[in-house]
Amino acid sequence: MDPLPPRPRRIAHLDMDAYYASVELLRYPELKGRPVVIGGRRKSAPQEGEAFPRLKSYAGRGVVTTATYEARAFGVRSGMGLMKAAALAPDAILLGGDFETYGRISRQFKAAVAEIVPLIEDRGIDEIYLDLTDVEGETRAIAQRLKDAVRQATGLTCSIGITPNKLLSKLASELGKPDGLTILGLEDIPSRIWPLPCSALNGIGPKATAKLEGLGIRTIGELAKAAPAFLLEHFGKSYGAWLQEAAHGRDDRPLTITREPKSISRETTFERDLHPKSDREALSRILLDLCGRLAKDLARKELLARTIGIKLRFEDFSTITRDHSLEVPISDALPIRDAARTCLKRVTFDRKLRLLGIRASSLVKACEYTLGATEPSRAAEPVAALFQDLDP
DNA sequence: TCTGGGGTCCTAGGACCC
DNA sequence: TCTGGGGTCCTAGGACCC
Repeated sequence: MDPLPPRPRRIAHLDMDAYYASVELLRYPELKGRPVVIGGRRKSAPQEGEAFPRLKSYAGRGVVTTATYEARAFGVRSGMGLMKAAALAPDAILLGGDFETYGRISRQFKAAVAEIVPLIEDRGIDEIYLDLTDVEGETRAIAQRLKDAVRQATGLTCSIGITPNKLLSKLASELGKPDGLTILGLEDIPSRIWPLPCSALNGIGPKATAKLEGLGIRTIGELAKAAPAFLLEHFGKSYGAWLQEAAHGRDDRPLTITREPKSISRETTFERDLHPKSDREALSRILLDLCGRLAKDLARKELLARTIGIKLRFEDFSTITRDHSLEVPISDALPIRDAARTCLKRVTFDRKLRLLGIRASSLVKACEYTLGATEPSRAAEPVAALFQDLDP
């Protein structure tokens, strides 16, 4: 007897609404209805009775992480420089991010969802994919239960899109924001998806958008009508074929339920650009600190790294990386620092720096690597040593 | 008014090995 | 004296996402 044909997939994308900003409104309900921007680092939480800082009083580097819908009405967007945002909405409230709290509430909403749907793909702090295919019940009713559970657990609203695949669900969740619920079938693609700009597709970023526009393609519908050979010619075999599939709403990627980390990194942008020579002590101290934090991250996750890399961003925003792979995987700050120094020697320092970063990759589980002897511990070296004796 | 920090995946060339 | 083909690892950069 033939097996039953597989049920059509029912995939949900659940996205918290203006997540960081909404968490702050839970904490400061008096800010509800006002333009609020989250950005920069939290120095200290505003105390009772104290006035909230305004965007216009901000000076320095940093970008908008999230903005309330009231702030978005002024044109403020995620990723925008804070100085630019201040020009658009000078009287908006500016709060630094409190990522510990955002992480805690994130775990709460995911736990509440997991009570209803076991198959979850984690897509970061404020969004998840869910497989509803084998969940009993009508689609809209399940979605409403999910929204109720999230609100019950956190006091926050979310938007849900439900379609036959991840690509369309991601798009659909965006259509009803905030507090939305959008259910689409393949038959809705021409009317609901094709009028949207290509950049609405997850995987088409600024570069591809500009290139498509240069070719006269602005909407997903126009992309769907483009000749396959034309897309292959301009975007290559792999991406060209994907563009074609995506425009027709075709996507058979499964959910990724568990994931092993591929890399761990730490980086920091300085308050002002630093000179590789005259500021070398500061640079050494910063890189040392990053090595220490990376070592702690590796230890906490019980991982070892076979490759250590550095990242440098210069004053003109050009960015370079240098990698160094080791015979024996490491996790301690000292060998990480040695590897970083090896990388630094391959860099020409002819401009000021605005960012330093350190990265661990080719990760192995500490428990699975017990063979080789670990490196004997050594005494720490002077702090300034890292950026010593390098090119000007 | 210049553009955070943490990630993933892809491409491409060269080394090296069989 | 013109030269294979495949596989894997390493490095560097870039696009994209949250």
